Amino acid sequence: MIIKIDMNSETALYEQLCNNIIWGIATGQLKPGEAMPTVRQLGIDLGINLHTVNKAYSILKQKGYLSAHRNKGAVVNEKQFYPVNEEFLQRIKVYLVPVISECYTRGMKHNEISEFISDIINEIENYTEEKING
Amino acid sequence: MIIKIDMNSETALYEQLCNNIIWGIATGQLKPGEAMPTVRQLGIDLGINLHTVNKAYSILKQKGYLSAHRNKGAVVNEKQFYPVNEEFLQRIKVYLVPVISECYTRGMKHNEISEFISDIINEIENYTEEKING
DNA sequence: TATTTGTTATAGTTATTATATAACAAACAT
DNA sequence: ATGTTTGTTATATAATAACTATAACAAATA
Repeated sequence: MIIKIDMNSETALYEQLCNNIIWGIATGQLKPGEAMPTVRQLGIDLGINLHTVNKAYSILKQKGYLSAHRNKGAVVNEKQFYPVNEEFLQRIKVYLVPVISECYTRGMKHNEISEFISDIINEIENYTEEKING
Repeated sequence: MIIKIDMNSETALYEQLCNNIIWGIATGQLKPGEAMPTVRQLGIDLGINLHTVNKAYSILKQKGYLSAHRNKGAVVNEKQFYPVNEEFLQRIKVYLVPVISECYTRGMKHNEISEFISDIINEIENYTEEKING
């Protein structure tokens, strides 16, 4: 899977990395059991420090997406990772409410917002390498 | 409208403020033409610096939610604020994709994600002071 | 004229992010 | 056994962002 980092983004590098990898897992580009690049190699490939990569891996480990093995590297865990509990729903609500509020104030109707979300979910569900590469 | 700030949140204070005010506008707690507290007064009320409040107001001004008048204070603008264009959709997609990806990896199905979003939209649409206060 | 308002300017502090070296400990190959 | 590769931990440093603290300015109003 090709990971790209935007050095000019206002999103922190380690957070971009987390987001990219979770996206990769969601779309199936990264499969359970698959080995991730080493923190050193990915650091070199992206032109960033190994600690920045390590921070991302640590967070993903904590979230249950990755496991780390000495002398072996990080590996994508088996699904499912962590359950959908109240704590999780509360956490994502903090992120969703401001975005949805803004959609609403701009005049988007209920179904328009729902459709936009559905488009993103479909993008995840129907993702294939072929589709992207032509 | 009662604005609350969580000093322990990892979300920046000025960002919490923006989110709270946009939520207030979306739910109708803050109505077009309504005067906002002065940057100094809100700073005192929340126990934060006036510049932090001013930063939030500036962003909301730039987003079209507020207008500022000398010696009068900030006022909530008339709806609608800014249109839903490609730039806006692209911007919110950056925020939505990681959250939805995470929902998906945790095993939430398409309709479960949609329903959770719908719940939030309904919360906005059906908001009344009475409902919250009892 | 004095007050209130957003606004700008300047400075300082704290926290976060990212980098740079170095070293450690487990797993593995030879 | 030895050396290499891996994640991991420990420091230190630099750069940026967030927040605070004072002060002053300019427009609007009483």
